[in-house]
Amino acid sequence: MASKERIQRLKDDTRCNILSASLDIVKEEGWPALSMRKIADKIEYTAPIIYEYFSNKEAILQELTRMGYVKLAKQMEEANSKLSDPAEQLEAMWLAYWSFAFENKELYKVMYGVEVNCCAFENVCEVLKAPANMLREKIKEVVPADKKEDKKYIDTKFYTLWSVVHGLISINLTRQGASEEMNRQVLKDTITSIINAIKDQAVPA
Amino acid sequence: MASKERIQRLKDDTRCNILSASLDIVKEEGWPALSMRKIADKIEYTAPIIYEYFSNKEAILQELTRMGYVKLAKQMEEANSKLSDPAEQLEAMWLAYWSFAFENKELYKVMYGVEVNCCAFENVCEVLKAPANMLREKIKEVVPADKKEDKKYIDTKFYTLWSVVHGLISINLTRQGASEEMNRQVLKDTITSIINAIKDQAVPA
DNA sequence: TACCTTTGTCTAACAGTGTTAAATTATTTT
DNA sequence: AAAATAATTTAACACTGTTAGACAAAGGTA
Repeated sequence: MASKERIQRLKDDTRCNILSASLDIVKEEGWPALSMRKIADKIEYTAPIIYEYFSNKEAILQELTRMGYVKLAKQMEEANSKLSDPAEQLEAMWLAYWSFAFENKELYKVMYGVEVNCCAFENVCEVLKAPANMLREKIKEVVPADKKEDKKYIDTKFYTLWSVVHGLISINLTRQGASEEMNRQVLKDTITSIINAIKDQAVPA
Repeated sequence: MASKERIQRLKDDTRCNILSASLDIVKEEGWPALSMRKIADKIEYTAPIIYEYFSNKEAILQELTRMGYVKLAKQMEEANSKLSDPAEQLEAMWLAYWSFAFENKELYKVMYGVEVNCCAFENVCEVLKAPANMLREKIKEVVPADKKEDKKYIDTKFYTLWSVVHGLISINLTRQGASEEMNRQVLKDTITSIINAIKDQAVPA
């Protein structure tokens, strides 16, 4: 009778092995390199065996995604529990989210649909930098006179604006996104307020 | 002699056809569905012909990416030219960036590495919503009393924070990203200032 | 122990992918 | 018309995810 449980444990083990083997491969070689046969190799089986545990490759990705969300929630919970002031807790939770992303790059990528399709050639081709440069130049115009040559300052402002816009866009492109109205509000409010903040920092004293 | 030019024109045509056929396929069926044979079908050739014009599939993606950046720059330039106040120009440029992303979804995806790996099941599985819900709940705690039940307001704040954090993360994961210092600054400054803005909106009068 | 059934595992195959070399066809040049 | 060049295709290779069928090992039953 106990043998059935032992066998079930072994089955659970292989299921778990498939997942961790997958994650290992992805960590070493990235998502595009993940193949059923490579997973099979790592767990010392042949490929069709995997289909006894997952109905297809997609299901493996889904399970890893699920595990990612569980892990993320746990770390955010932990960050929350270490403080008592709600505002501080909120900030700590976002920082936990941030840390999770960089400590689990591959997990984050599959969770939020971030992928490097090609383009490690950003630094080569000048056209690719044109939009960013235009924005940087314009920010320079808006910025108060004493900051116009502060490259770091301008870069920071650019990054802030880019992040919020790009973030909003990719959320909308990968998930169903928020309502058009909310998008418009978040977008305009944020951009406007950041731009105004940049402007109004002009010698107040 | 003119025949050589005619032939060159034809070659340019096919090159162009390859690119627009690719874009058509992607628009209709998404990036994963783009294959060399499918492109060949559309331009009424066989697959190896494509290699006379592009060294490999990657090169096609790169060229489409390049074209995307050119188009984006042009539209931002246009937005810029329609106004004269730098602050208004800056805002208009960001809005042009935003519009470009949604009018050219597939182009934007390949340009900035946004892809839906799986997970149209966000609405099904509860674990996937846990992190977002935790943050929403915490925002509710921070928000002034009179806004605690304003779901729309809280959602907006959540989206704003999520956008900037997620945007910063995906920029860092797909490109080499900014320096650690700048990341930290943008991240902390933005989060803190938004959170403070939420808090301080408490009945000032 | 001998048989049968069930379970686990693998081999072989299909249809698809990107890519290359060789063969074939069409075009131009002599 | 023959030879040389260019354009295009066919066939193949090594992969991919996935499935059906063969095979072997284990368990239960008589």
